[in-house]
Amino acid sequence: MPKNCNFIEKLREVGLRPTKQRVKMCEVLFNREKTFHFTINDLVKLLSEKMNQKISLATVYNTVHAFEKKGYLKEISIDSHKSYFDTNTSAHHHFFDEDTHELIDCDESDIDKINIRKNITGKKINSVEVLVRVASDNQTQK
Amino acid sequence: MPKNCNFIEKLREVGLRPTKQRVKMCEVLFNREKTFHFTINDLVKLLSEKMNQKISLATVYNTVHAFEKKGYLKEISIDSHKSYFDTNTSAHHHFFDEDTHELIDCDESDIDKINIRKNITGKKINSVEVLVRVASDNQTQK
DNA sequence: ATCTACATTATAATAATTCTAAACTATTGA
DNA sequence: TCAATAGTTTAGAATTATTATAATGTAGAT
Ligand SMILES: [Mn+2]
Ligand SMILES: [Mn+2]
Ligand SMILES: [Zn+2]
Ligand SMILES: [Zn+2]
Repeated sequence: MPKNCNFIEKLREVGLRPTKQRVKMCEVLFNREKTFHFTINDLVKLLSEKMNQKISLATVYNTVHAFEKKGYLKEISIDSHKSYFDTNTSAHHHFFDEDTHELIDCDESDIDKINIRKNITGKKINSVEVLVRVASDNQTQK
Repeated sequence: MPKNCNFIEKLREVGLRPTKQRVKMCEVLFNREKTFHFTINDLVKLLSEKMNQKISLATVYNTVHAFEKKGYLKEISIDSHKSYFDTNTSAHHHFFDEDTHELIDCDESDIDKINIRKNITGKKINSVEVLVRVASDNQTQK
């Protein structure tokens, strides 16, 4: 668990200026054991409440999209009404908990490799991702 | 290819009043050979241009959601910025063409049955769906 | 220390969706 | 048949998420 990692370096490497705001965002996003799934609002709340970093909403949007473009973050579509982001930028599968609206990553080993038999002329496959929707089991019990 | 199907009956059966607007929408949505994937805007445009049915946007939203609740339509999440709907309400897989933003259904036979090894305590699986993103092949050709 | 390009900010603008409340209509049953 | 009623459509306002604008601030270079 590396505390103040060298995010300044990391940002420089991809050509983003290591501003105070971006470094703080890196700490919130990447100083973690596990993949982090979040919405813009989650992130704003974390920054202001846990990190005491006042930051404008526009900057959070801009910076998240800058990180996305540079390959630090990936946008996930599970709900057409909200944007989720993911610190795991590889193509991977998810469980989505419909009760809590939480995303959980699947390990490679959790799902067999998907075999696509159909192919679409002139098109190549960019990614294959599975979404497993789960919900509480006890509501159907008598 | 049934022309003016009995949508009035169909609507009554699930407890929706067969108003002029709903019947027209049924014709647009369900009088088809194949699955139809659309956005609210697609639908409004079809209704006004092809069917000559002036209809308020609020009614299209309300009616699409009424249909969704009754199981006639299903909402699909491929893009967090837009809502797509599907006349195929079963859990099924899709190709998404990133060039044209078109959805294409997968047949059962196109993808092997997905085997999920992980299970989440207290949660049951509601659906397992695969999204295959495809894009034009020729841009990577030299 | 100064310069310059890039970033942040508050705020305004836009776009998608939902709400509101009035007008309308399909159904019921007197 | 025809009013009563419950549900529906509508225009327009409101809300929410997101993006644009333009002024101010700052990191990195010289
Ligand atoms: Mn986005
Ligand atoms: Mn919806
Ligand atoms: Zn993930
Ligand atoms: Zn479909």
